[in-house]
Amino acid sequence: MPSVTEQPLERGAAGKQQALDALRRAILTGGMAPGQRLVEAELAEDFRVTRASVRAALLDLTGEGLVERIPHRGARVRSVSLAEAVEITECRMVLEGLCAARAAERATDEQIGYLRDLGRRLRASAEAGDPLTYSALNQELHRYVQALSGQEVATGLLGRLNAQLVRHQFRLALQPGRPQVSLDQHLAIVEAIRDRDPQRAELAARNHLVSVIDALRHAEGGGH
Amino acid sequence: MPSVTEQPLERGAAGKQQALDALRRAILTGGMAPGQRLVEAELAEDFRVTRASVRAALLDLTGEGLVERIPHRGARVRSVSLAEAVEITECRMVLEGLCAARAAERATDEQIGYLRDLGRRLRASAEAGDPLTYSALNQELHRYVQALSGQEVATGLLGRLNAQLVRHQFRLALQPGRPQVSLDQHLAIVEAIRDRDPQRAELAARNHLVSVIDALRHAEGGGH
DNA sequence: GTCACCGAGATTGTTGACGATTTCGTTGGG
DNA sequence: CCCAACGAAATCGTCAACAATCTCGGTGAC
Repeated sequence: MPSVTEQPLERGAAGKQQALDALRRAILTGGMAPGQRLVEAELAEDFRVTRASVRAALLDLTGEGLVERIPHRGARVRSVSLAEAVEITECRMVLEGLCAARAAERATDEQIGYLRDLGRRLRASAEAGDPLTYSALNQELHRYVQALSGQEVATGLLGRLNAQLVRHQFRLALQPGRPQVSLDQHLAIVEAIRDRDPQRAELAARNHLVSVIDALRHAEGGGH
Repeated sequence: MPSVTEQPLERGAAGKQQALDALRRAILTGGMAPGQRLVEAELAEDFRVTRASVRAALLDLTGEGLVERIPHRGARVRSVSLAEAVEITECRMVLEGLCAARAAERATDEQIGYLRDLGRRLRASAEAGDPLTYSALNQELHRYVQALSGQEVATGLLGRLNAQLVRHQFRLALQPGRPQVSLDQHLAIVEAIRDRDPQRAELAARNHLVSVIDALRHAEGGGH
């Protein structure tokens, strides 16, 4: 028997937004594994939206690089290989280097104050052995540096690139001892910006991401 | 009276592809000015395709950053401000730097041979005062370095970024004396890769793009 | 004279149905 | 027993009509 609490399907633009949010969240939080097929009709029923809404959402997500579509064969969650993750991180390396350098040139005293505060909290969470807080602060630091840089184009590119790395970054955050390794690198970025030294800031950011690439390779290339 | 040579409208997938190609070419070659409105019904009639095909093409081009769409108000050719053009070129600077460095590490002797040949032809066209050929070779050089780098992610990003700069690059190519200025910079990139010196290659690429940023600013910020 | 309001026309957005393509199990021949 | 050809089911892609929304000119009140 059909349930009496049938959700009426959300239609139109609202439906598309709902489908987009739900899908993006599902992919980013790992609720949908890479490679998983995304059948329009199924998703439409799950989310209580029309197939057109799902379709539009899939189109958008394809543009963001989260979903892969093959004509007449459907969409699937894009899976990024280790090699591609490395390439993406290499791009991040130079783009975040650019942002760090510009941030060092533009940051106000107040902004630097907040940055240093972030650094202190980062150290605290590392010493407390709290990888969850560390990971959150880590992300906030990266985003804050980007905001300070005023480089909207670079920030946009970095947002897209990072979204494609969720699965790999997840694995990385779990790696024991990782906070201890990256803490100094993060603090070096903060200090270089505090000293308003663009060159050193760029180098510090790049060094950090070189280390991330190393960790990526060891986490998946070597181990299991 | 209606013409007897009515084109039947191209339907289906072929129609979308046709609309996409026509639109992209029109935007990239300047046939459609930045800010120009793109009315779906009009384009559909012009290209002899269905409105759905045009619509799908506009969606794609929006993803590529060539077209700007406002809900219920239509699409227009995206116009990039000088400030944004500078930011884009700053991103190009670091990404092409990355590609140049990697190219220096990976290029085979044969590939370096072709690269040096490109350099020679570049010099010839500069000395001959042939800005059209120079511009074409210039683009080929940049693309070839990207190909040599093996960095597909960076190459993809650069493709998108470059597409958004067409209008500005067009103005730049017209600037008299520009080939003479950039020739040495291009040759420096070639030589660094020839010597398999990644650091110098990266620096040379970045120097070149710093000069492009300068030229951008002077061509549009100063002039008039 | 100016401003808020209204409505016709223009344009985009959505829909349900239909068409096209691929996939995969089945069947018949070798 | 294996393989190619076939066909049905699943799924995506497209269409033309319809609905929603915006723009812009005119109209009337103040």
